[in-house]
Amino acid sequence: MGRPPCCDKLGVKKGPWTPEEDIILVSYIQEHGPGNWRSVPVSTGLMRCSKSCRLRWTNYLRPGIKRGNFTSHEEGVIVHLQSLLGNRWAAIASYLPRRTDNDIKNYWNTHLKKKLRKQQAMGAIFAPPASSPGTAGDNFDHRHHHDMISRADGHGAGQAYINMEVSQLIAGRGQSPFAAAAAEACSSSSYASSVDNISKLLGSFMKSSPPPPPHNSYDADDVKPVLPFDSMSGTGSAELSFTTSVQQPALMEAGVGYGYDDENETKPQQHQAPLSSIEKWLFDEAAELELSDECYSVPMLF
DNA sequence: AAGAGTCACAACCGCTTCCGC
DNA sequence: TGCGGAAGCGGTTGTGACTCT
Repeated sequence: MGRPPCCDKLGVKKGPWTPEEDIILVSYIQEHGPGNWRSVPVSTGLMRCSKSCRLRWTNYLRPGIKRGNFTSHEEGVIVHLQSLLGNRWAAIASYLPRRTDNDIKNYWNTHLKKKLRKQQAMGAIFAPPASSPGTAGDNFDHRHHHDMISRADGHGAGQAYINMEVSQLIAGRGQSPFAAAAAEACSSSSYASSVDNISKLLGSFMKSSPPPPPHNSYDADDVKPVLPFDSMSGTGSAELSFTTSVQQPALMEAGVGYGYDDENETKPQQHQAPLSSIEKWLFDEAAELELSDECYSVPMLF
């Protein structure tokens, strides 16, 4: 289709955001919600393009973002999902609700790629299961692979393949990536980092705002609460977590039962399959984390 | 102490997808 | 059904911080 870039107008500011700009953006979003990005620069007077505003919000200012210090379990989830889904960072981020796709992408490019190469050279500790085609590297056309799976009907070979992969991923001890992410979400210190970002900016303004109802968390249209994780495992720990509407579990789009479905949220689907060594390792890690982390309700800023 | 090299991550660019008309 | 605008997404770049020599 092709269209001119939205940011090539004169007078559109680029580069790092200033605290003042952040305050303006956060204030606007608190009042109007994060939809309709095009109106943001117009309404706020920010000399930024709508896209830049959206990115700043989703990658940095949005509440609930966990920054830095990826745990070994998060690494494991990323590695595994990358081997399944390829570089579909938004999809991968849907399994780590507190991480942004940009963050995961950066972490992959700067840390995990190297780490994997090293590990593979040392004896393939991180090597994907035998059933997983390709490696976690860049040589395999993961998107094509995933698309093929997505388009397969519910009884096709692709479906069978990905069911197996995902069931392996979620099967161990009733754990799931969501549960693991929830355990991560229970770390109050990790949450504080992004709360700090905003609360620093808004100071007493934020403190004076009463907490809104859950569905209004930070985007009434764009956000829905993630189910309590016990809907899948019966052992949920997080009271509430949030993800954007685009952050549907990626494998569900492939027709994969991820323990529940949208229409009938509380129907657990059991996909039991033997764990490969890597999954076992992943969930051993997760279990330790979940048991040790203290859970809390996600503070709601908006 | 200073310059070069490397790393980490925020932000940008441009293509794709979605959706309303 | 096709078009065009808006949002989403992934790849890439820019730059400040850090480390090494």
